[in-house]
Amino acid sequence: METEQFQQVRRFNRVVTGRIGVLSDNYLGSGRPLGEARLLFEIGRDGANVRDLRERLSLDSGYLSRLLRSLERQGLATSQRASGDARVRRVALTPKGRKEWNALDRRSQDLAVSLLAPLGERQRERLLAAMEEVERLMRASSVTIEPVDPGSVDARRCIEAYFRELEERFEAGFDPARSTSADPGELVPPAGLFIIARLDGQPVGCGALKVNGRRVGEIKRMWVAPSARGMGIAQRLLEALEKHAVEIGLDVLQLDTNRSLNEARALYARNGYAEIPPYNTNPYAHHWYEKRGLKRQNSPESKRIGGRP
Amino acid sequence: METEQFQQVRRFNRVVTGRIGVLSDNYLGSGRPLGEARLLFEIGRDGANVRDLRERLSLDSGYLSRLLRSLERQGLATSQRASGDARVRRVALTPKGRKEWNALDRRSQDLAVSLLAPLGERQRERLLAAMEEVERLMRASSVTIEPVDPGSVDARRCIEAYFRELEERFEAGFDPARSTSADPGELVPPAGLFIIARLDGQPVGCGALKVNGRRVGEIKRMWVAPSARGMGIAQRLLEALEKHAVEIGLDVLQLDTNRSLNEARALYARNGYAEIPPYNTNPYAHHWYEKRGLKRQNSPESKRIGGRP
DNA sequence: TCCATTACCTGACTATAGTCAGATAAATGA
DNA sequence: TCATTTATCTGACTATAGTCAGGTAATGGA
Repeated sequence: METEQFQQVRRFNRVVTGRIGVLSDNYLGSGRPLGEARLLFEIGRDGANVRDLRERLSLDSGYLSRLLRSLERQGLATSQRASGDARVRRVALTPKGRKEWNALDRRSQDLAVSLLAPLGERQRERLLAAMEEVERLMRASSVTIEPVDPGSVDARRCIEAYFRELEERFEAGFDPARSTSADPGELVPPAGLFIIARLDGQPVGCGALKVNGRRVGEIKRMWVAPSARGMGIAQRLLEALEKHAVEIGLDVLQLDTNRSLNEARALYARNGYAEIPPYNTNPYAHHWYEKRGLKRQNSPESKRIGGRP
Repeated sequence: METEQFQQVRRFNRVVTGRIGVLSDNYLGSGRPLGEARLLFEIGRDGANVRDLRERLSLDSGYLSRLLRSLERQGLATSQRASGDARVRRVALTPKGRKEWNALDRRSQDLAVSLLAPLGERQRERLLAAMEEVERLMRASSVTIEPVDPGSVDARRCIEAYFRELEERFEAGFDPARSTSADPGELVPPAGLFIIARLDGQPVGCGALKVNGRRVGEIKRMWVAPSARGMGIAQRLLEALEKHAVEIGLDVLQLDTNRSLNEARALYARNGYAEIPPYNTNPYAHHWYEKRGLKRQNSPESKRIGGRP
């Protein structure tokens, strides 16, 4: 990465926070302290549980409690025990509070208007397109990848979603029991690995590495949530698995895949996997791939290549 | 403008402030109160005048004074009378302060790194390009256009810059005295108009309207600072002048221009100006343009078109 | 059934940010 | 030269934001 690139990010940072900051101070500076305004806005039209508010705004519970009391004193919100769990409180806006909420919402709309209004049609379109791209890629860059226990809740949730999707996409449906298995025990370090990708804390993808021989590993369970596709997550999962494979001394990676998973096949082809004859009897597999010479290619010096555009 | 567009802006706002905000809290949350950190950073490697700091950070003078005192107590900065004007104080960082400054600078670098590092080469390039576009267009949208007295300091500065540029670009140089004049008196409402474009308070362009007959006006002094080109400012200046022309009842606009000003000619052509025979004897003019039927075209209902891409 | 946990609240703090009304000294313009 | 303006400082405030240590009641699992 070049210095020039960092400069660009910093310039962006400055301009954007300058422009959005000023206007969004205003958006929240509604004659009401920032904390209260944020809270009021976060409660929303439909109300919310105090617990969720605390997490979303990451506020100290005492502080939040006091803020809520203040809103209640001003007649903007009311709270009562949540049905189901009497420990949690549910807050809702009063009609007066809803009016304030609308005012805040309008302010945030005004920001958008004041940003777009001075521009011509063409510039406006370009700004919006660029904003969408920045937003998408910044979200992509906030995706984290980490190893987890394949038996953990998040991992199991990913695998279930993965199986459900296979069931849907394979012409003949999918029954995990008939597929070549990957026992959770095989996907635990140091031999194997199970990793998941998270976006804002939520799991949005997974991948696994299984060791099949002294120098041969197998890629399994590669999946990305439909909502998170096009962010280059599969590429990063694959890279992470390859990196681990190298670390534990593997030199060859194999995998099988179904003919209806086109993106997957494109991904593997892009990353140097070559099609080989069947190495197993997985009834759902139509294509088998192999990548040799991992160590050479994934040495620390080599630069990243590719990544979904 | 569509609701969908506002939604995009708001989504962008949320994601960007979420991601940059968190990291830039960190960037300034250097174990030091935000105000102090901002001030320390703003003083910069080379020091600054207290007056400028006050304006840049828009702080209350008492508050700033106290913050400075605090930095001095911590041995991070020193201040002395500015040479030249003994009222103003000049603040400079001590070696220790400079070290802190570097730490802050590094943090801001880290933000850039953490944003770019998870992305692949291709995504990184796209993010940077999109950031540049957003930055450029947000700057463009913060350009304001307002009428000023043509004799004001800012107006005169623009005109001087304009003349200097003509001098440079015309094959035969440029002498204001030989050109067809526009007396400042002619560029004052209600008859004429002189407008300037500002970016961050600084004048970056101008334009004028002169009334030549009961229904005929003339566009003069159209100029945009080289540093602010490609932001659609000329287009907006022209639109503002046309709008005023309509308001004061003009129906025809004329203008002349030199053959070396290609962007200008493209601008006029794009906006419905047609080349006509010479209507004056300006020795620097090679092309004469006219736009008829202003009232019809620039009615409040009609949408903006064009704008520099 | 009981005990750890969870969700929330209260009281007692502290730190940060910011405002406002003068006071002082240098510079500026008539 | 003298009144005004400018740049800064000081003292005396207030508001906001946030922390922390306990307390109470409901919940859930052993």
